[in-house]
Amino acid sequence: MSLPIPGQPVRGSKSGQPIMALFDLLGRNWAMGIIWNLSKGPCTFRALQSRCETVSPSTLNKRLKELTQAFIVTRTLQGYALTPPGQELFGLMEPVGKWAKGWAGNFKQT
Amino acid sequence: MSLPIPGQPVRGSKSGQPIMALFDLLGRNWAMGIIWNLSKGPCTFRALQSRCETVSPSTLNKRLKELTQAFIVTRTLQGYALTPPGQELFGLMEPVGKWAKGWAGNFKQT
DNA sequence: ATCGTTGCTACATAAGACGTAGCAATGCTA
DNA sequence: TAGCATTGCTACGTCTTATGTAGCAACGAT
Repeated sequence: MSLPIPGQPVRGSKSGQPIMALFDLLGRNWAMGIIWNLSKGPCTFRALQSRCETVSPSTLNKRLKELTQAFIVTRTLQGYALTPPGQELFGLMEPVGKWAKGWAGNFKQT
Repeated sequence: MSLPIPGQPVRGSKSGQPIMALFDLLGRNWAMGIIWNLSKGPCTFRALQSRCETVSPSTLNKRLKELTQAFIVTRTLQGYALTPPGQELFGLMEPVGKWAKGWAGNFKQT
């Protein structure tokens, strides 16, 4: 599937509600992990690949192209980086990271 | 792939950092859309299916089982519903919905 | 000129999602 | 109590997507 565009049919919404288009985009394998890792600072393709531990270059490349087209990632002299809106989005995801730590407690075994 | 458990290796983190386990879970097809739609109120399987427009029953069932095991969704007399932590998580996703509306502006043509 | 690094692409295999069909269980309704 | 509708799935074939490994062209430093 190609880039989900708000206002056009996407997975989850025939009318392309923005939130659904975003979920389509961010719901793809590795999309959120890439944003999370890029928030640590701009870096090269290979460096990003190793930050993401297990991502394959083909998937990484695909996601980077999508996120770039979606104005969330850009390329700078330092390599790939979040755009200002991308950083804003990351800011919204940070509280989710905190929530996740509490959530993890549910899985603790005895 | 099975349920991602924080503290165990998941897609994106060999050490199973909570945020990565969560991204693994929420990054699966329809996971976030299901949470979003359930936040409108508890509902039956079929009703949820039609709220989600295009989801197939097999995928829906799979995601519901995962989200249930992850303490995010539960079954009540009214049907499937968010657990309290699930509602909390949705609360964190709401601002993302607002951001998405602004983000959608980037795609407007002419 | 060779060596290492970077940013990919190619390709085969494996995993996952989709769509349609349909079935067992439950609850009406007549 | 026989029919009918609704609900919550499961099965299955097909198609799409991700993974993993290999490797190549471009560039810079030695």
